[in-house]
Amino acid sequence: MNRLDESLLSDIPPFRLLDRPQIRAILDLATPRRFDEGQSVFTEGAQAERFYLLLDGVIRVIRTTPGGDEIIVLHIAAGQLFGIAPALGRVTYPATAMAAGECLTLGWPVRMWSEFASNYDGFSTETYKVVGQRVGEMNTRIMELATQAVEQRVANALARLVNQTGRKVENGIEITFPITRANISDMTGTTLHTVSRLLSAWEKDGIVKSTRRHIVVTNPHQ
Amino acid sequence: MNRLDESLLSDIPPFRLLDRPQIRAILDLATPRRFDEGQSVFTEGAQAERFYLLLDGVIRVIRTTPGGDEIIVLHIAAGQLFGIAPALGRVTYPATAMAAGECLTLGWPVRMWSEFASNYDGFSTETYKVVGQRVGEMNTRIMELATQAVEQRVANALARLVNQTGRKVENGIEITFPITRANISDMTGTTLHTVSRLLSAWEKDGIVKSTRRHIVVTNPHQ
DNA sequence: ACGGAACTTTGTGCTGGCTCAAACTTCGGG
DNA sequence: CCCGAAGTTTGAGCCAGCACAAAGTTCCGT
Repeated sequence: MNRLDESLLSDIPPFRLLDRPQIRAILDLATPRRFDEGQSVFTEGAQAERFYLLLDGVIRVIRTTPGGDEIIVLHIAAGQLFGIAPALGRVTYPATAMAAGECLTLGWPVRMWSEFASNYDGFSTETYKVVGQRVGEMNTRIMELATQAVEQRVANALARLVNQTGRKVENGIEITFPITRANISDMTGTTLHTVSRLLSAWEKDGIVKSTRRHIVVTNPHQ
Repeated sequence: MNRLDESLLSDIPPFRLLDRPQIRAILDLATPRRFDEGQSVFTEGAQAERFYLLLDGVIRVIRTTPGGDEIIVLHIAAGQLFGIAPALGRVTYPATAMAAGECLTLGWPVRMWSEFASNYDGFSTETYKVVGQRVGEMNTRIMELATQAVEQRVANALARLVNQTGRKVENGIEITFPITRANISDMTGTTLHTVSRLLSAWEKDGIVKSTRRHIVVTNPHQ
C-alpha cells in the first residue's frame, strides 16, 4: 500500500488548521481513486455513501430534468470537497458528479463526516464556508438566468470557468479541461448552435481563441 | 417585559431536540420584533449582525442585479430560520429580506450562533438540513429557469408558493400573503404582462381564481 | 364623493434565439 | 490511409415572449 503524503491535505481549507498526526489519521482512512473522463463518481438520487475530496482534475456536477435534458450545475476545481450531501442532512446525492477530465479523488464513508466534524476543530466551519460560496454562486446563476441575455450568460459562464480552473498561458488564460459547445449550452440554458455563433463572433473580435474542446480567453472583458 | 412562551420554539426543527430550560435560555436572549409589509429586515451586502427566526408571516428574499432589476430568490414561511449567513461563514448578508406581509421575528446576535451550535445538540445538524433544502430548492430553480418555458416556470412558482404558505379554503388553496403579478414576474424572470396573460388564461380554464394581490389555486395540476 | 395611486388587463408589432437542416473539420481506430 | 464518430459551423425560417402603449379596475386617503 502506497501511503499518501500529508502535504496533500495540509494546504486545503478544511484541513488547514489540523496538525500532522491528525492529517495522517484522516489520510489513512481515505480511499484514493482515479476516474477517467466521462466516468461518474456518483449519481443523482443514489444513496450517499461517501464524500470526496478532489485532488486533481475537474468534476462536472450535473442534474437531469424530468424532461430528460441535462444541465451543468457547477464545476469543482482541484482541492475542493464534493459529494458533501451528508453535511446538509441529505441521504441521497442531489446531482451526478462526472469527471470532466482525468480525476484523482479521495473518498471517505459518510459516517465519518460527523466524526471529522466533532473531532477536528475548524473542519465543519471551513466546510460550511465552501457551502456558502457554492450557495452564493448558485444564487448568482439564478439571477443571471432570470435577467440576463444569452450573450451575457455565456460570457459569465466562461468567466467563471476561467476563474475557477484557468491556467495562464502564452496569449491568455486557458480552460484546463476538455469542454464542448454542448457543455457550455448546458451551463447556460441555450443551444450549442447559439454558443457556437457567439464564440465565432468573439473569436472574430479577438476576445477568445478556441479549438476543438479547448478554449483560451485572451481578453478578460465583456 | 412580556416573556415569550416556550411553546413558540418547541415545535420548530432546530429547537425540537432541546428541553424546556434550554429553550427558556434561548428565548431570553432573543429580541422579538414586528415588521410591516414592505419593511426590510436586513439588506443585501450589509454586515450580518443578527440571525432570525420567523414566527409569523412570510419573508421575501430579494437580490438586486448590477443592472438594477430585482429578483425574488425565495420565500420563507413561518417557523423557519433566516439570515443565517453566519452559518455559512459569511460576514455580510447575501440578499435582502423583506416582509411580504406583517411579520413577527425573533433575532439573535450572530456571535451566539457558534454558542448555540456547540452548546445545543442537534441545533446545527437540524439547521444545515434547512440549508440543504434551500440549496435543493435553488438548484431546482436553476434547472427550471434554464430549461423550462415561461408557462411552466410561472406554474411551478405558483405551486411552490402554495406548498410553502398555502392555506386550504372553500374552493381551493389560497396564498396567504399579498402578491402582485410584478412579484411573480420577478420570481420567474418574465414580465408582469406575460404573467397577467397566463393568469387570465388559467382563470378562463378554471385553474386559478385571482383577485387583486391575492390568488387561489383551485386545481393543483399543470 | 372624488381623485390619484397602485395594480391589472389587453392590444400590437418586433426580435432574439430556438428548431430544423446540412455541410464541414478533427480525431482516433482499424 | 481511410472511415466513421464526435464535435463544430453556418444558414434559413419561425414563434414565444418582450417592449411599448393605453385603458380599465380597485383601493385608499381626503
